[in-house]
Amino acid sequence: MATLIVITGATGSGKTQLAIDLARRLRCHILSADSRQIFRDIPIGTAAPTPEQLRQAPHHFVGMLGLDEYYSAARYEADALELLRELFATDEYAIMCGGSMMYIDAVTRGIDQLPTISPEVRSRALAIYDSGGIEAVRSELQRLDPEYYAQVDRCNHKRMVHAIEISLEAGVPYSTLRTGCTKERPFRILQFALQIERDELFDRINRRVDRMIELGLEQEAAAVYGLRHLNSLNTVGYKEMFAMMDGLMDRPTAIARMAKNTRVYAKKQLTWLKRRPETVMLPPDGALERILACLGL
RNA sequence: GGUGCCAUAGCUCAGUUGGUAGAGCAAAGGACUGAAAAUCCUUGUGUCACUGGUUCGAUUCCCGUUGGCACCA
Repeated sequence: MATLIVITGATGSGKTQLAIDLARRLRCHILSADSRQIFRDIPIGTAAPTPEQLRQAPHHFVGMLGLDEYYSAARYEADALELLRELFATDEYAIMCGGSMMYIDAVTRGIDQLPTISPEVRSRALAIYDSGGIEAVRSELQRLDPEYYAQVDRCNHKRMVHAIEISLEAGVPYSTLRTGCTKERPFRILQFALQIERDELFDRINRRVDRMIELGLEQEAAAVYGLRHLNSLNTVGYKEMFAMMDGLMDRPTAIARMAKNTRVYAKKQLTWLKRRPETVMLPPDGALERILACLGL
């Protein structure tokens, strides 16, 4: 039976190598589920698989987009499903590996069908926030979709602006398009997460930040400095490097801030995983064997 | 050895004219359905070094002890 094996976990937990080891064992492909590694030109700061690692197993969704290209969890859902359909024509297994929990959810659970936002609507919605602030966003959302307004986090302008965009684009309230339904997939899904003790994880993250600097993160960031306004670069590591280049903080501060923000990111991933009881938690040692055992191999 | 200063949160420190304490950093918890490494919400975690004294009451004042720092020998 076609099986999608999901390997996730906090950033820095060792997912990448585990996925490669498993892919070699199963002779299958790896689908990266990482909203930042999917972009080209930022491999150091996103800890993307190295050329050497990429050679060890066929990878997808790594370094395939320009930094200025739009992408989303919904596109990932469509692209990944399309690819999986092709792969499962011949392969029994495929591995999805990454830390972008929403991308993983998009494939394992599916997300609702929503209209694509036109540039006009997007700028219209953003203008509400830019000119009237969060209060203007609140009243506009209350007018367009009182039901969603009642449940949304009204301090989160991004969520509300998004709901406004969709309501405007669709012509119906966003809440009427939200189903909350889990989609059925034509393949089995097994989900695993690497679980490392918090102290050890934070140590690894701190060390990895230092290694990124050694590998030339500053030069990598400098090379894309001109594109820093893009969402793809609204990313831990680059944000701090840009702030340093702008003279807003010194180098030691930027590096410390980067490590801190990476730790915060890892913690958010762990929080997300707590709500996913279907995910099997793996101890760092023997993770590969545990997965194989679950597969009956 | 002598004198002085210091000892309060994980760290750096503030403070309490005596009524068991608060900032920054670090940290913890949470939300999440088309930008998600995004965006947003909540939280001060403490034998106030230790012993004894004065006091209704001591983290605060006093004696001593221990540890640290500085200066003098």
